[in-house]
Amino acid sequence: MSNRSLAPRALYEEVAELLRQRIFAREMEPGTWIDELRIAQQLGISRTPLREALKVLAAEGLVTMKVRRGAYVTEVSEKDLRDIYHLLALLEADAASQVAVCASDADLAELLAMHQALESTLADRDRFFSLNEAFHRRLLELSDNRWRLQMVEDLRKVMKLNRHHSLFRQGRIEQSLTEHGSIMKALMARQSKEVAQCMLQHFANGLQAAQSASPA
Amino acid sequence: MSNRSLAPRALYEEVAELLRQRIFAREMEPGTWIDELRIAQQLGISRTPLREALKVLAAEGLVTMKVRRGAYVTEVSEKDLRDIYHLLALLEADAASQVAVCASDADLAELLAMHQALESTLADRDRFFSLNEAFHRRLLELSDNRWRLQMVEDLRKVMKLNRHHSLFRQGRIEQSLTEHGSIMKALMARQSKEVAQCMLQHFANGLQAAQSASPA
DNA sequence: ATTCATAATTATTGATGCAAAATATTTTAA
DNA sequence: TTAAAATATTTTGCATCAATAATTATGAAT
Repeated sequence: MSNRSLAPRALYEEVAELLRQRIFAREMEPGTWIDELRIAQQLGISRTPLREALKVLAAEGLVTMKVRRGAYVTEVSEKDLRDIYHLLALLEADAASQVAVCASDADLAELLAMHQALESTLADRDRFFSLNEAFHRRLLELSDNRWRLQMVEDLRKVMKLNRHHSLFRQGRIEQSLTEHGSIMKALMARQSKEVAQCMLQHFANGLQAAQSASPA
Repeated sequence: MSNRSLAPRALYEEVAELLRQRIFAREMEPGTWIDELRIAQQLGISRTPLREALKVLAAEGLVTMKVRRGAYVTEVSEKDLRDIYHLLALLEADAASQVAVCASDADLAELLAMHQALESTLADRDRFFSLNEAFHRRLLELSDNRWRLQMVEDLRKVMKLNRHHSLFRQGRIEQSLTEHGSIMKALMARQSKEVAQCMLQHFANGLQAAQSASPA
């Protein structure tokens, strides 16, 4: 189909990634049933790798399997969103405090560079989200716990299901940048308690922004 | 095969559960390759549901998929074990502190009953582990965050891969009971900070016990 | 007219078959 | 005797096929 040379992934992995994109782009809305036959024909593949891809997405939480009724795009309630933000805050705050203690100066310099790149993307919304994700991801990688990395990545995927995830109210991006600044400052000062506190606050504010975007 | 009436699970779910049991019982040791054809023939099923079951187990972390090389039982290093204990401590301490605040008196009474049942199983090792797991699980359920529950369950499964998980040194069960006592006491007193601290200590001690069982 | 039952259609779930890829084995040459 | 190449075997990965379960539609009876 496309690139088999660079990353020799199995077809079901490719399909899983494609479905993720479609779900995040809201081409497949939460709650809707996933028509295996339709998608398989659309992609020109058989249903076997598609079904395996759906199992993977189900494990990530992006789709929900119902016995003898197929797969549905997971619906994320307001409570789910709060619960997920709570866990992300807990896990990333912990990761950050570990990084504050263990990371090398070069690692911190890299994070600082990413933070500074982030500061120069106020205009481009999509680029901001992408760089922001990269920053958080790098921090997680530096904290050196593959299980936590996996969990956070899965939670972030589910978080993206929320309609108001990227529809932040005016000024949220600026506020978010300020919070990142505090995180970086505490990191450079190697203050693990402080950086954990900043990260918790960062997520608390993020949740509020995501919730204030939704009227109900 | 067996019970389809009570819980109408799909075949791949049944197979996944069966493989979990085999892995925990160390009938399939970490690092070993999983022969699809062999297992499928052994169970009298085709490879399709087996492969789907393996995808599920891979998502849980129990098996590791290698491209074009099939599935292997995940190997858990000492560092993995530390990392997993760290996360379990973090997540369960957080859950416990929430329960201390939000749970009803009836819920706490139920936990107390489970704790007391635990105290009367000093002799029966297997029963202790089973009741212990039930206690932790109930606490998680009461903390009312399905994403955290899922994560903890997955982590606990991987933890069980460790050889020395149930081979605790002499006196660990008694010590564990004492720690549960502290947790219960703090819970009944609704002291969320205190209960989180007790839980962290409980896991720190648990890790030490698991590690002291392994020489290297 | 409404409800229940039966039939038909549709979709999921499981089995089988085939092709490509990787590993192991054997043979040949240096 | 050892190493390299070619062949054979094993195994994964994908496609197709069959069967089972569920839903919907249609018809009959009250």
